[in-house]
Amino acid sequence: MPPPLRRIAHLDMDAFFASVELLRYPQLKGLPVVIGGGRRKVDEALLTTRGDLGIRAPRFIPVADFPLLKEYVGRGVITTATYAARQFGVGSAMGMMKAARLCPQAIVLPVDFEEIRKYSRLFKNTITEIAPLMQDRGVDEVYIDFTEVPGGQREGGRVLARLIQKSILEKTGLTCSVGVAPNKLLAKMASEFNKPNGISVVHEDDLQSKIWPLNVRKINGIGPKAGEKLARLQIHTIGELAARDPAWLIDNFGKATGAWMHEVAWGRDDSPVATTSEPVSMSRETTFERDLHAVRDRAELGLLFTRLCEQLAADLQRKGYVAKTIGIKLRYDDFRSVTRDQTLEQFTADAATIRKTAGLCLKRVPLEQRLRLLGVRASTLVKAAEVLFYEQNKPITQSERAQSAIKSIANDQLF
DNA sequence: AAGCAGAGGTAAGGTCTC
DNA sequence: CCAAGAGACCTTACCTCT
Repeated sequence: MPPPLRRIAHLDMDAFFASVELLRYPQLKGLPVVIGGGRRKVDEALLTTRGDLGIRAPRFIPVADFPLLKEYVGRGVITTATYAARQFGVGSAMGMMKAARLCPQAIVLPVDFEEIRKYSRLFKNTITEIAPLMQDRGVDEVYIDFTEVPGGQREGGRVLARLIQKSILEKTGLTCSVGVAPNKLLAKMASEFNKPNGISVVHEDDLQSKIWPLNVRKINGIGPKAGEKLARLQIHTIGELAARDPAWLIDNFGKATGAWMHEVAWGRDDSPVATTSEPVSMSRETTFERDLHAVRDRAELGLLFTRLCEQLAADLQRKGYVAKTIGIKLRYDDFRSVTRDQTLEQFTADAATIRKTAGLCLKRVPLEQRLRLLGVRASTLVKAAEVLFYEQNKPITQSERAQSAIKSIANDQLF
């Protein structure tokens, strides 16, 4: 019997954040709704404005009331917008102020992370009961390995995709879109083909007809920058990318990226569906309500800085990790950003140690210009319980070997 | 003495994703 | 005049050691 064909699915929940809110507030169906950041402290004052809908939801303040508008939406951005809101040109990652101007009648709801996580767990559990090999890709997305699942090969995976869709709808009341293909790369593209509530099946042979006509930006990993550069080089479709000599791509985009671009343009991707993963870094960052100056707003900045470090320490401790490298990130009022890192002698999850190290990083950065964002990051993470094991088993670095040689020489002279 | 290659680490900046 | 937060990964530079 030949080995079964590799069948990988990508499943994407439809307008997840907005759909979860519509479960609670079905009377919002069809209305322009925007989910995203607002200033919590004024939420209460605005909650009654939608009494006509019988819900505790704020509404965009009339654009004319500029100060109130600014206080409420501040510097937040939109996470998700319903279809009705998108008609006004409002979309994900757009600043709230701009959205308010485009669609002042939109209803604003804050992201309810508790609720989002609850539905995220629910739909993922539903999937693993049917197909156990699943890879997380954020709150609303997963990859699923259909290859060895009973029925996973029928109609190229369509039958199993239908079963999963139906089960998720029954469990959560939410719809999703699924793409099934020979690998994750193509599955991800396929899941976009039939949104919302659709299924799309892609086979190896479909490369020319279904993939090559697409814009390179449809490739997961080619963002605005790479897309623009490719356009400058007269490459717009994936087919045009596939036609280029890999050596030429490497010359233009570097060894790793160039080779990768060639592979993905030919629909090749053998990365596995990874059911587990270890975090690489953890961070906390915040954009201030107004730009702050390191000297003039020193006290306020120091307080914020300390709080970020405390939150980061708490995150590490709660998740059971310790970090060896501490770093900061800051963004100036003109949106340029800089980072500084420092590696410690010992692993830590201690707020005071993080604060002190991050403070040293901050000293190495120009602070004449006003700041709009400050962040603290912990990397080189190890499970707290495995620090001893890590210390004993990590290969001795060359510099440490040299250090110990120096010490032994010193000892020789001493004794 | 000086120079080079290769490995591995650290740091800084940038891109991309949801 | 507007542009979040969190995390993964890549590139480049620079350093040390062999």
